[in-house]
Amino acid sequence: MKRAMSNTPEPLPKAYDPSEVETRWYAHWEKNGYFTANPEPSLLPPEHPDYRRPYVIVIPPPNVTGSLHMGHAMYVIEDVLIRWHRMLGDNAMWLPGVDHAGIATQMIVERELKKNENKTRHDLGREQFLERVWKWKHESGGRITQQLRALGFSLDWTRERFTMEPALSKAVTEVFVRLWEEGLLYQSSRLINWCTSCHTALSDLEVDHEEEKGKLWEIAYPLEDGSGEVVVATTRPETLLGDTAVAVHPKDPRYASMHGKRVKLPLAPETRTDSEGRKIPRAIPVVTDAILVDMAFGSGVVKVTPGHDFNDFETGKRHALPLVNVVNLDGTLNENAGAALQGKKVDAARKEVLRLLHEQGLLRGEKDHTLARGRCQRCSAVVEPLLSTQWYVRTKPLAGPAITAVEYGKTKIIPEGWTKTYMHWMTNIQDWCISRQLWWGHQIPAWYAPDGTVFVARDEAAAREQAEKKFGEGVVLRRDEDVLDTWFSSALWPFSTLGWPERTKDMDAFYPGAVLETGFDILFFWVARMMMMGLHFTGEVPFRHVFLHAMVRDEKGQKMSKTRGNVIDPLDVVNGAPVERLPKEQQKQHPEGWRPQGADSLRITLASMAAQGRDVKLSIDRVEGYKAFINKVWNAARFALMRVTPGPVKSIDEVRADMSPADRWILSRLQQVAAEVNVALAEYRLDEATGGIYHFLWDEFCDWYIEMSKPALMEEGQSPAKRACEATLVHVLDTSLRLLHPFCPFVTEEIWQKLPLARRESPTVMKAAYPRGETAWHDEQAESSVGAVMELCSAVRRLRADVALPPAKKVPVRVAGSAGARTDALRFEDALKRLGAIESIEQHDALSPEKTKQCAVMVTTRFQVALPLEGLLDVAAEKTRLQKEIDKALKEKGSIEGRVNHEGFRARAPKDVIEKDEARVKEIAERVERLKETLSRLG
RNA sequence: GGGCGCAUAACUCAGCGGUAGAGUACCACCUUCACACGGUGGGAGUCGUAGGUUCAAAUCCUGCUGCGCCCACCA
Repeated sequence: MKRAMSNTPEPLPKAYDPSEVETRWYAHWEKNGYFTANPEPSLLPPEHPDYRRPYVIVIPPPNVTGSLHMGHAMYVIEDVLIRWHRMLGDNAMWLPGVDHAGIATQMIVERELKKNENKTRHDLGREQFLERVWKWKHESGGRITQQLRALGFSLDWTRERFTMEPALSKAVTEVFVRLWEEGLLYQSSRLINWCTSCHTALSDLEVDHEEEKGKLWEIAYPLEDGSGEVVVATTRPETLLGDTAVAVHPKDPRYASMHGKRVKLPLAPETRTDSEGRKIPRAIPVVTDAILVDMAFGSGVVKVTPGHDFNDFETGKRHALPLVNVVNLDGTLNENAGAALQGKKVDAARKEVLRLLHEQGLLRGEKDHTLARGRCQRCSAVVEPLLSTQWYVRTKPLAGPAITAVEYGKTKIIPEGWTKTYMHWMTNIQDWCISRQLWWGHQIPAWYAPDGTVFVARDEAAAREQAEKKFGEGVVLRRDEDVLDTWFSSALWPFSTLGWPERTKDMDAFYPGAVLETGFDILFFWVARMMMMGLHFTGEVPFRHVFLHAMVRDEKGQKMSKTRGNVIDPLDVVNGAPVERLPKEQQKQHPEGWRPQGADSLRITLASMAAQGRDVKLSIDRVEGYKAFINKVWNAARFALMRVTPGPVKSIDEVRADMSPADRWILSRLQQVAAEVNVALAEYRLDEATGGIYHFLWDEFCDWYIEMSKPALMEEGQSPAKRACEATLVHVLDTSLRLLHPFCPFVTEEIWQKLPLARRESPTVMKAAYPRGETAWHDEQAESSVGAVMELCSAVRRLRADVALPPAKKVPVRVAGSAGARTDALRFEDALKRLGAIESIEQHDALSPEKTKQCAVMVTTRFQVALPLEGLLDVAAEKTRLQKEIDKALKEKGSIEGRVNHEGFRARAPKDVIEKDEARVKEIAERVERLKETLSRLG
């Protein structure tokens, strides 16, 4: 047997093992500074030869609290874009960082404190508690960045930022002060969303509304003059003590006689005081209000509780009603509720109120009712509307430019459908409550004089200066204790991370960013606010594109959450996981646990599922499929490395004249795929990009090119054709690995480093040029030749399978068809024989009757193929098979003909469509003729 | 109450006006010298439903049904 001259020992193991490769390469890349961007080339004028176009992505900062979840694994989209642009030669910079995540982090540290020391943050005091948070941050904050490394993300770690670091805190202060000076910041006392568990105000966005089953109770309020009663309907009887009126519709005839009268408030204590401390009588007025009251709902009478309901708050203002607060900040009732209820939690108080009302015969009814109850996004506790003084950003003036920018396409949102949502929210934007009654966060830079006068300044000294101008020396200042909403600092992230407010080189070179890529769930929280702040403080949009990816869900489409127990840690997919670490559902399906899949497999899986619009339903089976693909690529390379003559190959240009049609075909296909991949990436169609590379490598390169090139590669000696084939093989691998690199950085680097390239332009595939597709290699003739080979080969294989020939049994075949097609196909006679287990190939211009005697026959577009079976042929089965072929072809012909013969079609369809259909009909007709001929000969 | 999205092969999804596709799963055969994480061949869908527009509809329009999401203060 001819042993190929491959004298290299096996250069690669038989199966790809990601774990060792991945850690090795990441460390190497990072150590060599391949992730680090230099601003200088982007500061040059664009016409300068050394100028490099900046391409910047600022990472959506994960929370310091967090460990990695699947949502973070979607950063792979950003890494693909960054690696692609880096290879295109752009000055690519991907900035990492983490967010202090006010409420979330504080909650975690408080929970730990409670668990370990049974203390609250108040036991420690603010200063000591914050020390604990920092300590916690230092201990566990690095974990997530390590996890990001494990996924291969090419982040510029030299630029890592944290929202609470001094430079970024300075930016926060600067923005706060400027907004204040511009009149875009104010304090106001109004109803706010109060989380009774986190003990802080929340913005509207941080309140989730969930439909819940509840009751609607009807309560009688006796008229003060004893002339009867009114019955109100309410879902919140416990706030009854906060009522300062009942309202009816002005046109409701049922209550016309009651206008201007007063009702006695049941259960009310002798003394209730309003928010100003004034005493409120037990009798409250009946007011008429067409806005609040819907005559058709309930009894048509509404109790008005300005202190605990947003609608009633507005109603109270319209009627100058006093405001009585009955709920404390901790969710218990206060003295206004009377001795019987004071100190009780809201839910307990509700039961008690109902009991008391029932006792007094005032409870008139109870109905089932669904209502939307606000709950804290972080802790799910019930949110109470409470009166409180908070800081607000005046958002309308900021929203204007953010709307215009998207309208004029300065920033484009992808998928486009989200633009409408963005516009709608921006247009109806409410002022933003930014103060939080927490400790962990940026403390508000505002100081109060003893009389309450507020001074906003960059630091205490500046505040003091202002204060002393007004109050003279020695005035005592007290700093506002509140901190800012986490999203306030996040809104500045695209420029605070680059050094703003200083004028830095990074700011000049790298702002604005190219694309902001994130989940659509934070479109309002974050994207919208970055748009507002970015435009306001830098005069430019913070990014040109917003690419919103779908949510990662489990394979059943459910949101991943701790309570559902279906959270998947990406590293469990990468490294494998024992069964006990898996979500419950997965435990049943994978009793042995998960096998390691490698970061590349997970990356390409997510990239190919990140198609726009839909949710990403991740299943481990899918990842397995891509792992097989990576292994396939690995083995294709392994084959090449074992078979190619040692030493660098020639460049494909040098050997072009000696190439076979197969070489020219695969190069033609390669350049086309490269071009398509670039288009797909530019359109954020990562699924199309991966699909193109996948099918090229597997279906064309591995299944056909490698097989067709084997005879040439096995040849003894050094023929020009063999050299051309080797050059092509290595070139295609080189180019495909580059194409694949942004998706699968590890395996591509590992293989690429071992390729005997004609020329190695870069020490790492990371920085090798990304293939764009060179049309010079387009070769239609070669594509058609190879098409003939494939067609003939498939025909033989199908024939063999149809007559159930043992795969190893070699047979002679007879082929008829045009001379050209036969020449094209037979040029690869060796490969053909091997792939079809063919003993010999006999050529004919046409198959005469005796040449198909005792043969199984297949008719294709270009060929007629006969397989002599001497006595083995099952005539009946063969007849059935041929008849089936004919029926199938006729069915197709019929459907096309039906269309073609329709007069309207001829009159109106485009010419090329008509021609194509007619050609197809003719082709099928010819095929059917030959099939029928063959069939009739069988008798 | 508004707005958006989705219903295509057993599963997960692509296609979005001109002959129904992929991956996985499935069936049969094959340990052939890159790869059994493999090869070859195969079966599998009246493209949710009812209408409309068009020469032509999975693709455009309308109604309906079923899911999902977002926004909104109905007691």
